Amino acid sequence: MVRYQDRLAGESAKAYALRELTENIIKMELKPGALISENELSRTLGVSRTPIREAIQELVKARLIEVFPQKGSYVASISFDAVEEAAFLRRTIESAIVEELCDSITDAQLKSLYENIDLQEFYLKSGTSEKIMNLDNEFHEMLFVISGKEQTYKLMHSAMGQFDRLRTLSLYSVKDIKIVSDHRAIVDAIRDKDKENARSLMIKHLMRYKLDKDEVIRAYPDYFK
Amino acid sequence: MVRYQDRLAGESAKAYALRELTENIIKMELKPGALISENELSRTLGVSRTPIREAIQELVKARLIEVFPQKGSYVASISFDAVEEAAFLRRTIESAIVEELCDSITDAQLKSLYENIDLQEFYLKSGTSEKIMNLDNEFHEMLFVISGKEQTYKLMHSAMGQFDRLRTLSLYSVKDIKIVSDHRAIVDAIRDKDKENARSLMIKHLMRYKLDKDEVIRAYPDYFK
DNA sequence: GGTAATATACTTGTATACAAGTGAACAAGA
DNA sequence: TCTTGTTCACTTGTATACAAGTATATTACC
Repeated sequence: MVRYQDRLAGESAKAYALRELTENIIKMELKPGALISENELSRTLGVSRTPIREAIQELVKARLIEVFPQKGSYVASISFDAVEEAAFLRRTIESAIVEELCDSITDAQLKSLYENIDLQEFYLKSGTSEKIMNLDNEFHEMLFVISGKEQTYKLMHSAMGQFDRLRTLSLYSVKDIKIVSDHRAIVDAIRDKDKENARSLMIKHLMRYKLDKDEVIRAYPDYFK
Repeated sequence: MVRYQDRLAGESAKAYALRELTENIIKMELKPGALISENELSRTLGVSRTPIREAIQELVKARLIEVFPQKGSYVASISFDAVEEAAFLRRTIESAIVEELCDSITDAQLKSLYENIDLQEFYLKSGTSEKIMNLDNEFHEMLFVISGKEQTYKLMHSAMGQFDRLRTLSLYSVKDIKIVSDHRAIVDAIRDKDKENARSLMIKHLMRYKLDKDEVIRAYPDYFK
């Protein structure tokens, strides 16, 4: 069910609208084809249309919303092309990053990566899948931050909405245990300064979405176009 | 001098404002540190503040404008980090694209690339540097379109503003003749399905900005931060 | 003259009003 | 019954009004 949370302290109206919209689209509470009415959302969230429109325009660029002037704005279908392009973008950039890290990484940075992975393994036994997902996101972001590519991360992240929806729909298909062992193997390769291995392990890791995709397409064909 | 053109037929107010702002920032008519007054721009362009603000928000994401709430919006300095990240992003993606094209390119696509290069060589003798620049942009965009990565192009292109400013400031440093011969060598490598060569030629091609950068930093240190 | 309080003239953020286009419901007429 | 025309309730795009914060200049006071 579509559920809107309260506005955070100090949060701008635009940031609030963007957070709520993104959350509900990513979690598939707002399904492809659903109408996004600026007026209705304005009433629901208690902010004016202006910040709502600003948030919508961000999500248009992420290809999560489509705007038809004078007709309406709708949650976008999951696009085959968009998913494949996002996958290409991600594996291209992240494989280049781990290759670069083989040269530049410090012991302290390696340690922080291993600490994250240890936590992943901890929650593998006792925690929820959501905990793992958060640590997964954090792990990949760390690779960008460590290599001084925060802007690149932001740019790439803005295109990952399609991915996130796939992940929501296939929560139980790709086993968390595989994700975590992938991560450890990647960091091991970086530690050993084995560029070729680091690259290919990252690419293999980021190709696992294909299983999810195939399963989700079968289960929810109507969400795609 | 800052110069604003007329609004095109059928162009939305937002698109108009974005076009004019981008043009003047890229061409260094609006210099780093210059105040962007929403009210003044609103009067100048003859549109209201709303579309102006929407355009500004796009340029904030491109790191060409910085907004300080309740203080003002200013043209951003050319950031060392931003330039290096943009360079990394571009050579990483485009080298992956030419590698992929070695497998997938058709004869018709090869022909269209060579036609573009022939035009470049034609204007090398008789035309202006601006003609070459337009064909240069077109050439790189063609590589994305041919490989079915238009969204990726849009995303990457939005981060290339820093680059464009460097190119404006160093119009005469990197010789057009090198650019054009680079392009031909790259397409030759694609034609020969020589992935390693295509990759390294593209990387070398996209590393030429470093000469410009060093020169521009010396000539206009105040534009950087 | 030096200092502190106070206008005032900006800035962006948000709310609201108006313009213009779309499509569905519905009524009138053949 | 089918078609056509009209109304009406929506939509987004744009313009404008208001709120709130900031920095500067000015004024009053010591």
